[in-house]
Amino acid sequence: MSDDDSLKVALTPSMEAYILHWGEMGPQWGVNRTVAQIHALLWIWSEALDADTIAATLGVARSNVSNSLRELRDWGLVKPANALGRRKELFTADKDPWEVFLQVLRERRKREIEPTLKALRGFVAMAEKEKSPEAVGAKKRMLELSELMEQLCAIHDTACTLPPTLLRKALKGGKLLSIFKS
Amino acid sequence: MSDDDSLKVALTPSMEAYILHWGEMGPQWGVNRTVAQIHALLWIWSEALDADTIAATLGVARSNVSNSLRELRDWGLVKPANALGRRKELFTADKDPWEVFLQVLRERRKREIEPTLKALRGFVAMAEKEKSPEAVGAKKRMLELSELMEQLCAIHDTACTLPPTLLRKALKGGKLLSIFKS
DNA sequence: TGCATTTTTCTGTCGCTACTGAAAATTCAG
DNA sequence: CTGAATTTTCAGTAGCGACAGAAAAATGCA
Repeated sequence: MSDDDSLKVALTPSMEAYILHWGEMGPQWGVNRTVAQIHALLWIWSEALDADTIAATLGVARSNVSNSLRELRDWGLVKPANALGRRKELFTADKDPWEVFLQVLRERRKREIEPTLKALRGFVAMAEKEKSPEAVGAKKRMLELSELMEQLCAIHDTACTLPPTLLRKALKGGKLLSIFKS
Repeated sequence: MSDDDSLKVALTPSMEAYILHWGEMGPQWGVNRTVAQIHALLWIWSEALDADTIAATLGVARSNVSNSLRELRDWGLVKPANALGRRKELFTADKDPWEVFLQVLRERRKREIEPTLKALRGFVAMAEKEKSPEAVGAKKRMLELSELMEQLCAIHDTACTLPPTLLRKALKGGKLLSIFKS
């Protein structure tokens, strides 16, 4: 708290509350508190910020910010904003909630769903040679699970390929919902 | 490994591989390794199992199983199977991948989305009184985010109310995908 | 090239959570 | 009601990940 206050950005109460809340949600979604807080800050703040400012504002170590920013870049959630004439590097986050959401989906798919699907297919192949009744049931279930995942991937593909505007309209208008009812 | 082997259930290699893999995925989805492994075991094994058997099979402490089973019941993923004449209590997991998937969605919505949405509305209300340009932009974004969450909830409502068979058919047939393209 | 500024990497510490084993509570047969 | 079987709670431990601070590397201006 006795960091260099001169660098701090002036958060309004609602911003601070938002950042704190997001920081607590982070761990439940597979990123740690600091990473989530930094993303929250960059998302809510209109202009790009440099690492020292982020560190001062959130009251965490500079090195922590450095590592967390790298992770956020790996997630594709934060990008460097080239600093015109400025020495320090600046960072921003995409402000569109839908883009953020889709980006998280994309990454989680790549990191978790795809590898699991691949592994699952391997397990099914292993199970081919197992002849006990238990093994047969297990194989069947694993196959069903991999089919579920494939279907989810197909939906995801469509959602991602589509122009964002179209997607948003489709969901907002409730068109999507009506398909189920027919 | 030198637990009471006599209680162990005979896992095939593919089952063991599946359980181990699931145990590693768990933490990324907000449950710990043991919880995930137990669910994997009960899901893949056709018959209901008692806590001691689970402990012996997975090689973890009995108390650990007890706590993990409670968590799984809280998630609605495991239910007690009344033991006819048996003294020990037995447990099973729903075998249908779609049901499991939807149940996880339901719980995560209840635990994370709903509270966040509520909080978000509070932050927007706070931001009403903040007049700086920064605050105005932030408020707008928080509002957009809450709208996104509301739309996701609406989709989820539809998917959950619907008869599971219908839902599965709709997704499998690719009907859902076509709506986007029009 | 040399120097100042900025970023990244590295090392050690702290705190938290998962987990174990033991003790307490509950359940149920006789 | 009594005691064995079973489950749950509790307290202590161990391991892991987040984080701070220092050291090293990289960047870019003179």
